Amino acid sequence: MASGIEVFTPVSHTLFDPADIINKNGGRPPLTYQSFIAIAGEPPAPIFEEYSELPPVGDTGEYELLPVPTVEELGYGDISQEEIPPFRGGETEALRRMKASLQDKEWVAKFEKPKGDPSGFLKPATTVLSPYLKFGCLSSRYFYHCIQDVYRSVRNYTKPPVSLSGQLLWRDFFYKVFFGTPNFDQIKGNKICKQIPWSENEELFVAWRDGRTGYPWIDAIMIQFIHWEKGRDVFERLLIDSDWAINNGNWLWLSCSSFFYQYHRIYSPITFGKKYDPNGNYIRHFIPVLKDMSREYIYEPWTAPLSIHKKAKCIICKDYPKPVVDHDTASKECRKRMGEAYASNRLDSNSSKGKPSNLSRRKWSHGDHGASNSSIAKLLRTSRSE
DNA sequence: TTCCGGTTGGTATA
DNA sequence: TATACCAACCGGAA
Repeated sequence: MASGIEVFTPVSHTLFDPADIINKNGGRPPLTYQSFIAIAGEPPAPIFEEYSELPPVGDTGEYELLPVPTVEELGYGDISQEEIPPFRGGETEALRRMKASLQDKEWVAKFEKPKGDPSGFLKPATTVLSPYLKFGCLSSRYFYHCIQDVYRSVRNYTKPPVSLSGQLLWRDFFYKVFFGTPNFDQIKGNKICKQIPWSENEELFVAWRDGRTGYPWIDAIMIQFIHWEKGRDVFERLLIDSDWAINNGNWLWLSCSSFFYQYHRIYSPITFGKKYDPNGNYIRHFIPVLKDMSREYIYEPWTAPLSIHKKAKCIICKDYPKPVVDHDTASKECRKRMGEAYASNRLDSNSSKGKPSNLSRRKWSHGDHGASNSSIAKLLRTSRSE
């Protein structure tokens, strides 16, 4: 590859062809990871082609080709003023990072997603290759098959969905569901999304968006129960690896609107982080005003006596906010409303099931087979801008 | 209609 | 570190 430009086939953005998977599933997207895996089988091998110059763009059908958008058009101002993230772009850098990640075969073989430490920021518990996948610098098929090479060279290795290859399959899963689901990024008109009357408190939303909730762990990572479409928009703007299908998929998941429904399992903004990072290093790093708070109170500084605040040079309400909501009250309220919404969704589902028409909530009517025009437009827009 | 299994909870207990 | 329990969800298979 020394002389030519190395180019992967465009379809390598995902492991499988979305339309193919949906056809094999009777025109509907698979709604569980397990059913997706059962239909999908083994991903095809990547295809390598060498070009001396960039190949022409193929037939885009009725969609017109647009020039690459400028930084300003993407909604960013003067980027010279912004901090440059530690990610160099491009395929060469992507391949270098991938090879570095896969070099530690034992780490690859033992990778098990939920067990990784989510508070690891100096030494992340993942490959951090997602920005390269998102921007099309790294072929998911090539990555997948390189992982398989590692598996073949070791005795034992973890399996999907928790393994490293399983992560690539999750990524594909969300692409397939999005491709076959009109209005995937909305509550309204989205057949797989629970209709839940989310709180639209603007003050709470802004406090969360700006990291001012008063819960140090939350403010350091920004997770909260709020109208998921708004949280999704914030992440779309802030995440360097923001991927349309995965961002929406994960917000649907964590808001118990789709894919995952055990809404009684509610994260604690205090204990969840403590489990991985009892000293609060993650908080101390990203919220410097709390860096000298004692270990005992770092996750709930508002409970500390004034003497502790003074000693840490961080007075609650003055230097750092007190919690915007009482977690116990807010989570109980959330759970209650979720329960009501679920009951109401069940009612709707049952009443339409009785009718002989094709209006049943979970049946895809004939016109919905495959992706809607707007879904395809979004796919094109996504892949073009990425 | 029933049953099973589900990447990522919290708490109490051994 | 591992397990039972909490209360009970859903999609999909049988």
